[in-house]
Amino acid sequence: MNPYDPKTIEEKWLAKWEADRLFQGTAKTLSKSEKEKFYALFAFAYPSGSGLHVGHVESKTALDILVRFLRMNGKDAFFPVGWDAFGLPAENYAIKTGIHPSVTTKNAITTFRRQIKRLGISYDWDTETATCHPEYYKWTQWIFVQLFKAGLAYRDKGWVNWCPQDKTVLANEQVVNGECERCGSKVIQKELEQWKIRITSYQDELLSGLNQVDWPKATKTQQENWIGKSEGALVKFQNGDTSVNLECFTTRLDTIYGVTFVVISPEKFKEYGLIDQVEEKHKDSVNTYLDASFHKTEEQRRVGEKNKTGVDTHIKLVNPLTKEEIPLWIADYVLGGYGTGVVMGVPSLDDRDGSFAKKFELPIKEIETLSQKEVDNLLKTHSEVFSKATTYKLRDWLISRQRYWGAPIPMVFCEKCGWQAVPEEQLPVMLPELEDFTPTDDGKSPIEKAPDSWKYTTCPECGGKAKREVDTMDTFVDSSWYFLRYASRNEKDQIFDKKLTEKLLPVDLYLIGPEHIVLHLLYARFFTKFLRDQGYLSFDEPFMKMRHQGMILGPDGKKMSKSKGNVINPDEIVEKFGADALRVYEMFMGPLEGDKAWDTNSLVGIYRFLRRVHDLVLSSTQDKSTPKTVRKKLHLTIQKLSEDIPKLKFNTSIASMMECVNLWETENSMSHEDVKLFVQILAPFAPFLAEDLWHELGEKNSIHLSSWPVTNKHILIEDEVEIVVQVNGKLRTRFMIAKDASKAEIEKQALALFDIAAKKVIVIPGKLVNIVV
RNA sequence: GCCUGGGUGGCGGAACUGGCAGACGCGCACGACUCAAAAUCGUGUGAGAGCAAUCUCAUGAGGGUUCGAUUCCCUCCCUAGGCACCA
Repeated sequence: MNPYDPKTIEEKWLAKWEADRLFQGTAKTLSKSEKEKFYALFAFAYPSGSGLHVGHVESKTALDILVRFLRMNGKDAFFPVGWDAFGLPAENYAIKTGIHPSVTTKNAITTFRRQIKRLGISYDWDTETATCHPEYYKWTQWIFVQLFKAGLAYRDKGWVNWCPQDKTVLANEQVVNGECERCGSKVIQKELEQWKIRITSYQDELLSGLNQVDWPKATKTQQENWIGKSEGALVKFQNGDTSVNLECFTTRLDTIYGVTFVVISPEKFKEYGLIDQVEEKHKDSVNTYLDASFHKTEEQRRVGEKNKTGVDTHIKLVNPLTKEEIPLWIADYVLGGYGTGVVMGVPSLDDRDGSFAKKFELPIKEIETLSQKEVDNLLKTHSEVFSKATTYKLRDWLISRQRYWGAPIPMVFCEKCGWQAVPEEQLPVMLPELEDFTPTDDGKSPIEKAPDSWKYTTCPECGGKAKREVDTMDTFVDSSWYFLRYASRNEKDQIFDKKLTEKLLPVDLYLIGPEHIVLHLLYARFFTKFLRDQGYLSFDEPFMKMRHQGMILGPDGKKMSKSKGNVINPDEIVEKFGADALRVYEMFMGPLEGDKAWDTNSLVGIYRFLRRVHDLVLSSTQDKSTPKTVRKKLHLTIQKLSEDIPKLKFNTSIASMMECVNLWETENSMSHEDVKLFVQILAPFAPFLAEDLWHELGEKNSIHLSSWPVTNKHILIEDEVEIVVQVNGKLRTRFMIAKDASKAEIEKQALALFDIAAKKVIVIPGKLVNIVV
């Protein structure tokens, strides 16, 4: 008997599967198949230069196990793969070394592809896509053009987050604690005109659609909070001669009697041109304050949370209900972008208003809040000043990036006709070749340095000279629709093969890390709904079911990082213990969704388990038979796996296989046919070893094309069951009794074991008796 | 501060719908093999008491519901992640 040698076994089968094109080209067969489909999607990966991480192994393996199991159960699995290949790291590397991002990206993808194949992940490589390929970004651009035509992509001038280090604009969500998400520099504010996508036009559906999907509760809650729907009322405040007319948004109309001042955000004050209403003698102080707040960084605004600033405009407004005169202040604790940017100050009931009033010695009025009934009445009787209103925290999506390594925004600017979309037949707008990738110092994209032959073109409207947009798109745009393209990867003249899309989508299971859940999911859902409304899709939600994998931490329990020196390299593990051991170990570490620390000792335990299986199978002989206990255990294990795998409970699946092997080893006997059944249930977890043993057992076709074993329920039926006996809820003893014994019989037998007077006896047939004394 | 998870042996973790807490693995201890070590195999392993059968305690803390609670309810503590002046 050969000793277990994973390297030899795995490399042998890897080559064979590759040659046989096992599970490749599935889109074609799926289009004709009558079988039930299952679209398993793994989160788009960024092909980083450092190669595959053991964390990737976990989530890819988890999906692979499920997919292999489903295939064995007669389903058609669609299991595609692709790369989120545009992005900053490759570009920053290019700035440093001068090596073109396309070169480093291509190399990184080659490494990833080799590593993933080596793990035995059964992706359909025919679907492989990369966002940096013109065949892909042609359609990213095409979607942008559709958005533009539908009025959902627009230019907007406004304050944006600016990273002085990366020299680029950051979306709100890329600013973490006032610092750039990537480089950690302090973010400052800068005014630029850029492209935005009107994601807010779908805000209600983005909220209500969450009811249709099976997602973790926490994820749904985060989406909901991000959209931030809030229902309340608008209140009109005017000054004496009605030259100033402001609306406040409030969710607490019941506090209207407590209003002692009104506060407006600096942005809105400027926007409304209210400086004209300020008396000459106060103009200086107001302008000084406005100036200061426009130059505040995010960081400074944050510090202001505790120490509020503001300035009195000396404009007097009137409470529309009480007719009391109240002052209008400007303060940057009021956000310009939320609600109306104007807030009524109720210092007695709102902490923020309270601290503001205290600081500036504004009056504080103690009041009783109104009842819901009184509020409803106010809305009716004073409809000229009060009206119901709903606001959202969600903002439109700023997608312009002053960067090279991204999809060019397919727009041109003509002096005469303004912004025009590049005609669809001219797509893609190819990325120009550059040698210098640094952004210009005034914040323009490096593409500004492209030759004039690229930069200038003709206006599609008037035929005159037009300049191309030099900004590229946020990479979130690329990744918002990749899952829609996989099945149609080879379509040249249309974004989707409509029939195939109908057949394969939506995604049945999306496995994605918890870090990108808010934005990526929001954007992907928005794109889906938009393309549906354009007539390209017929479903509302792209991801019917979603689960998250946890993080694999270093042996020290901390996040793996090069600087901490706690990184485990999957290549080394595969070399030493084999891909099967790595796969099974990572699945055994604990529940998929939790964070888990790496422990090489435990991995060795798994290696031992696989070797025991290997040795047991190879030492089994045709003449052996399966003892009753072993046969029962085997079928219990088949049953357990059949239930656990669809629930992604792989740790308990593996534990039950180990129990089965333990018993099998003790009895040291199993029939040839039963050995095959065991090898089959191991196949999704350890595909290489199982394939090898399957052939050793005389089979000719791949085990991965075989049918999942059926639990023999007959074997599991017991004649007798064990009854647990408790006294006052504490375990005392147990006994066996016929399976169909009546309640009375069970009670009688239980009471016979004790010489006590029972007050009450609880009998759960087939399970237990609890005697209360 | 708010939202959402989580807290079970030395460690990772099991426990269906309220019904035997600690499956499985690691580690550890002892034993076998070995000149020896490694590897491998076997036995044991929550804490405490007892020669023993067995008993007591134990699922972050405290309380409640129940014949019975790791599981349900209330209060609190710790921890991870997210949001954070959102009116």
